[in-house]
Amino acid sequence: MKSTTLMEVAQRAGVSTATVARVLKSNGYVSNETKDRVEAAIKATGYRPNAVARGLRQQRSFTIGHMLTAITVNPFFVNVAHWAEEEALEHGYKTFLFNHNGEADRERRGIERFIERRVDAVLFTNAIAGENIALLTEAGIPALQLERIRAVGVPSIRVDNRVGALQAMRHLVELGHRRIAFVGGDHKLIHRGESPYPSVEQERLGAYHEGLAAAGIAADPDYQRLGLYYSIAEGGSGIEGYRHTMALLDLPNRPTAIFATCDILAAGALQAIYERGLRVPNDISVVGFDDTLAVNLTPQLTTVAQPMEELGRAGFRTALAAIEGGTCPEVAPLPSRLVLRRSTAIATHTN
Amino acid sequence: MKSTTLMEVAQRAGVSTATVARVLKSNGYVSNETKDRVEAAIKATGYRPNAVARGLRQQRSFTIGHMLTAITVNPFFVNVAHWAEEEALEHGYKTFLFNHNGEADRERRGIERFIERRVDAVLFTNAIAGENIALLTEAGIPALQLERIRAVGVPSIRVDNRVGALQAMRHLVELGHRRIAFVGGDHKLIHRGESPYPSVEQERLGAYHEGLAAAGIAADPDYQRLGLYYSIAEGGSGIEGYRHTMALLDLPNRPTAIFATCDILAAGALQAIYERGLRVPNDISVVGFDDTLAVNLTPQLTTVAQPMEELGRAGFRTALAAIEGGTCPEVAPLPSRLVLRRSTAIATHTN
DNA sequence: GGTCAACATGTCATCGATGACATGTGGCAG
DNA sequence: CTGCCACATGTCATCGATGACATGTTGACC
Repeated sequence: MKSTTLMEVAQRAGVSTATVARVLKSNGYVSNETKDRVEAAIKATGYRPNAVARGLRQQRSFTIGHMLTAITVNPFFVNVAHWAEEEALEHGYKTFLFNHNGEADRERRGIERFIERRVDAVLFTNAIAGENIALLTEAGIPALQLERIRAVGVPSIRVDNRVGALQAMRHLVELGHRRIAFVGGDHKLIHRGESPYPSVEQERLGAYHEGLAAAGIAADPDYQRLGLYYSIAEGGSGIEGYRHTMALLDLPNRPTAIFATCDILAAGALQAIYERGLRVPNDISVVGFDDTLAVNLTPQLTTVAQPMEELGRAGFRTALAAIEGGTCPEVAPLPSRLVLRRSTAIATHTN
Repeated sequence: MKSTTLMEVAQRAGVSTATVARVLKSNGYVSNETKDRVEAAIKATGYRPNAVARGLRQQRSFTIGHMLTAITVNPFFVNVAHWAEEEALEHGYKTFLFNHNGEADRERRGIERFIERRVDAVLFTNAIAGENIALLTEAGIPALQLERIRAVGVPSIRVDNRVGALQAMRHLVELGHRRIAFVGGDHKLIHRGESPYPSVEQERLGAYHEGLAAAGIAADPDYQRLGLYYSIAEGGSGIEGYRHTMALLDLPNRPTAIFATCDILAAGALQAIYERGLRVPNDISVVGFDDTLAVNLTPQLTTVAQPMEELGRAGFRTALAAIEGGTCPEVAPLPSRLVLRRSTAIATHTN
């Protein structure tokens, strides 16, 4: 049952293993005649190089680790992971995924597994604890953070949340909305530690305020609802967005538009609005974030798309550069952008 | 940069590598004194065993491959893969994913990569070509098919689609529905090859007809819409379900309930119904399948849940049994079951 | 006091690929 | 005719863990 080895191919072709290696790598001198014989032997035996042995010898596993959260809940992570994997494949690499579900302890165990398997680098889409990442640095394994802002002392590839969020705000304002609510992640709730850089949550909230200010609209604290995006323990539905929206709809002066900074939150918002017998976008406009669930919701969601493919691809490419070059090159933030669909319309009514 | 080796730990503790190995495996005789010394050395160096070297030596990589499709489109696959991975972790294994996107050529390349990396087994959630899978058999790597019915000569863990689908039909009938439409996958379109076993599509369609018959309802061919679940090329939205539903709503005698055999199709159905100004479940009831998007749709979808966690877990366990035992044990089909939410109601109107 | 078993630890070949190095040929320039 | 280089192929240590096997030390029992 054991698969063919280089040695067996060599014996069958009547040459040494070195010669077979030369043929496989097509470097060094090999006569056409032996080359043909070796290739015939390879074909006949169905030989496939053993990546495990190669990894041991070359001290390089051609494998990277990818840490993420909530893979069963938030398609954002699946997409980023998928595109990083695609890029990895094109470079002869494979990816190991690890889902830490937001638990620091699981993250540590995942990193330990990565180290044991001698991954050449680790991508983090949503890193938790700096001390966990230190394990990697000690082992000399480059780490890279995606999407999230440099929060735990690791180089990162950021997404520019501001551009897209500002486009969304401008879009709503142009449609005549002035009572615009914000439903998003709570910086304090989501990040314990301090960081010199603004979090994704702060960036999105900041753009909301910037958008209001640019339109000369005073911010109403009642319209600003912060919390979790979703609770993995609760199955990860948009229940948070549902609750926030219910509260917003109960306001004496309810908003005419809701900017939810996650499609999952927006999904909950749509459910609340539907239950109240209101229609989107006729009665109330909704904008989401991420462009994950958007096309499958009713109505299809106008949302700020994150560059998931580019994030994943650039993530792997940068990790590879770190593996080969020793240092992690800087990458400019990738822009987010508004995608128009069917959940926004002109603000016609007053209440 | 290089991480600590067994040898280094041994030198630091002043013992041989064999002794360190004994301490790590806690088998064989080791005096308490040396054991303490070795453990101290392990701690001091932060030693972590090299799984690549172990894999080479033991002729076992403690890695399995998981082939699937449409990972960015259909959360079903993500869930199955996630739970298989969870189970794998608990047994010291890691999973490599490969997304073949429905292309036989990609599937072959993926399998080649798996073989090169010497995975100990391969799980298929949606296998395509038998000749690809033969590559594994030749290499002596056990293969196992999940969800799909034994279609390509590999042992499989099936889902009993019939139970859940019958529950759904009974549920609709009990609510007074008699004009029940079916929107689902087309067996002929999805499977080219022949198989002695009914496909998932045939099973679901069969249960639909069985449900109708049990209620004494004559099947109306206009109510039966078959096609693809989604097109990956088109971004994978529920557009197919949308189109089918539009056609159903255009019928002179439109159905009062729709049974869509995929939540993605159901999502498209909800969009179509909404656009026509009808309400779910008041005007028309919808039942989905899979329980993937269900909680995030508006209204939350009554759907036939697939046992994704159990499928993934049982999948890995069975693969492990095949790895260790040489043969793949039979596993009884896992039941699907109806989950009641908010998209079904009593059939009140006549048109 | 000799024998045997339990205890304690060390040596070394092995897994398969790789690449530095060694060896060996032929031809052409000087 | 010598020297050198392009060409062609082979040998072998190495990567790190593992486990079969060898060696060596007690202590207890007959």
